[in-house]
Amino acid sequence: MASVCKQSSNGKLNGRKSIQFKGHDGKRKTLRLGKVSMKTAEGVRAQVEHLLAHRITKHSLDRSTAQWLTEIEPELRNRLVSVGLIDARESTRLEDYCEAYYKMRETDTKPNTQKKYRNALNYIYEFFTREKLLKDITPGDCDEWRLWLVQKKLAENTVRKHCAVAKVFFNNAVRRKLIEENPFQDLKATSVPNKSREYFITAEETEKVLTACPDAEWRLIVALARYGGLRIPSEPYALRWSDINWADDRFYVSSPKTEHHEGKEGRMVPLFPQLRPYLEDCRELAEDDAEFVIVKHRHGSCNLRTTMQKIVKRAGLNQWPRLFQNLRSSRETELLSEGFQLQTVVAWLGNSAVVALKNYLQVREDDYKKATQNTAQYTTVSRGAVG
DNA sequence: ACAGTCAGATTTACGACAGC
DNA sequence: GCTGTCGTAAATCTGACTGT
Repeated sequence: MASVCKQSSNGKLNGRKSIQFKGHDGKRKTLRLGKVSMKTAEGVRAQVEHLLAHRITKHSLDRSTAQWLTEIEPELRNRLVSVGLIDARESTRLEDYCEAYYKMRETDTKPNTQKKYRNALNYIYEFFTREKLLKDITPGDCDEWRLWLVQKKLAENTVRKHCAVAKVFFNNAVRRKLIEENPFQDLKATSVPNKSREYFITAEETEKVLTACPDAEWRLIVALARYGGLRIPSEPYALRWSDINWADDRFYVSSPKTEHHEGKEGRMVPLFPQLRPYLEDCRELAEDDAEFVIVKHRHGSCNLRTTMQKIVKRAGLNQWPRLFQNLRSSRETELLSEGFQLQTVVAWLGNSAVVALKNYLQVREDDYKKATQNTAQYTTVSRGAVG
């Protein structure tokens, strides 16, 4: 049925082998193996015989052939698919599929996203094993996988993130018709807000922090976060001196986080009076031809955290939950309470009203005080109205 | 038209540790 | 003791879909 052929070029044997056989469509097929020993080629030939027999009898594949299929190189498996010996749907291994998809996405995703993919893949491989066949993963297995992540004490948002990645990978498998449905489909993937990590940094606290900063650049970083509402560190790092429009009292902030969305590459932010002096200080100190505003403290690994923690400590304050995000969210909350309109504030901060409400805008202790100080007025009016 | 969700992408934060 | 790095955890965004 199937036979090993020694290939030759220019009339000379070149060590390459192939296996020829008659496919179930009656046509003669060739499976090229490249340079392999006769013994290896014979081994493959035997498996090809089994596969041919399997195709005719429709009996389930014998154990050793099934095992062999999981062990061979993806490349050989692909060739078996293309000569019609096996069905891709029946034989794709989890790892082979995921790695192929990952490789494809390396062309259109940023490094941080690829890291995230890898992160989730590791959990997927660890739980399902790399050899698992794609078709054998059931929705029930996926539920178990999620539970397994929860038991690892991961935060709800992290578990959801891993589920989201799994869904992305398996959606493509569905589109490639390797599986009928996405077994991860029903797992929740939307992130949830975490109000317990909110914190409002008051004007007094901000002043203390600014005083505790080691140099002008650090004061600027803090001022950009607390008064400008910038994302730290990506946005200060992107800031160029050419972005500052001193005359019109505003500056352009490029935003790496949102730049892949049309029209969200950056925004104009006012040179708030609380912010301007710190920027001027740094301009004084900067080289005339300096391109970037932040120079001294821009490290590849962007580890501003360690120093910031020390600054906060030196300022005599307890560290708040989100070192930089809380500064930004305090500013957004404050600008609104100062009377600026929501659409204005979100345009300056570079987020949306929905996101601001979900993740940024806080209810402050001051709000309670303000509300109760006005009690007398309110009660008089409402009593009068209800009458 | 609109509110609620989901999907997909990306950034930020943290703990541990190595090297100076 | 300070800095930078690494692996991993967590948070944020935008845009599209969906049911009403």
